[in-house]
Amino acid sequence: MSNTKVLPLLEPEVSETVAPCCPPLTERPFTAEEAETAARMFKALGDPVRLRLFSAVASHEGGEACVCDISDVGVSQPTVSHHLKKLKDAGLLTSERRGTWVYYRVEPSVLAAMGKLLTIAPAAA
Amino acid sequence: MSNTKVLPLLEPEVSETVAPCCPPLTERPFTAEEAETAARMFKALGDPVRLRLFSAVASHEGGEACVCDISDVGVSQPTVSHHLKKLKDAGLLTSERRGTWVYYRVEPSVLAAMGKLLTIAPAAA
DNA sequence: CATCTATGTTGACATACGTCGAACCAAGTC
DNA sequence: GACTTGGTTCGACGTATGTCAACATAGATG
Repeated sequence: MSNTKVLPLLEPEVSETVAPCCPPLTERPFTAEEAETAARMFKALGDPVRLRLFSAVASHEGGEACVCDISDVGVSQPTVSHHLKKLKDAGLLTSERRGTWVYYRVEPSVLAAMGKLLTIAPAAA
Repeated sequence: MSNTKVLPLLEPEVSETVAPCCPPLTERPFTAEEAETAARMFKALGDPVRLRLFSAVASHEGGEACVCDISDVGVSQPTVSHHLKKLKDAGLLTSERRGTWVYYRVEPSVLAAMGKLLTIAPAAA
């Protein structure tokens, strides 16, 4: 623990947690398992503060943002940290410490997956 | 309160509650107000049971389903009714009684609105 | 090493939420 | 009218959630 850098973490552990989820909501009734998976993602975005944090990160230049850049959402700093952790646990964000600051970035595959869920009619029957 | 019928309620109060919401999450940081609105919808889908019910209705023939057709999700009937009410309050479903049965149908504009929220890059800058 | 700044973690608290059984309402049937 | 079936509402219960203040940790800096 002297010179080991914390950097990359290139393992795709996060992406495989969330990317392959479920068919569009309109295609067929969700199974219990699919519903559990998908609900976890929706739930993570089901809080105004988390939604603002997520949007702040997602819209930030380079697709990533330092906590210090986005923590102005009207709640205390511990609360911000708490919500960022939840978003991370849900697989929506990843974090990385670079020097003094911690940067969060969105997991793009998740947005795509959730977007597909809400597709009206993906394949004309 | 003697002969006033409860029937139609044709006012488009529901649709205007949810349809025009917010820009894509990736476009700019959400305001507090936008976050409130959008979070309400995500929250409604943030429960496995509700997600199954919603999916069941959305995927049902004709875009609508009787409660009796979709209430097999592992919880009691009052709980099903409770969740359907929540989905309705969130503007995701509408209900209508036809004779003995009550039919729920999805509000299509909502799916579209939420789908847009999750768009990665709607307009190439 | 002392110390300062930036984040995360813990513990406590009030509130919201999901769930059920019981009671209730609405239509249809006898 | 009484009984049956479908659905909602009510009241209660346990658990999860959002929030904060206080404390802990990680780097940077002198």
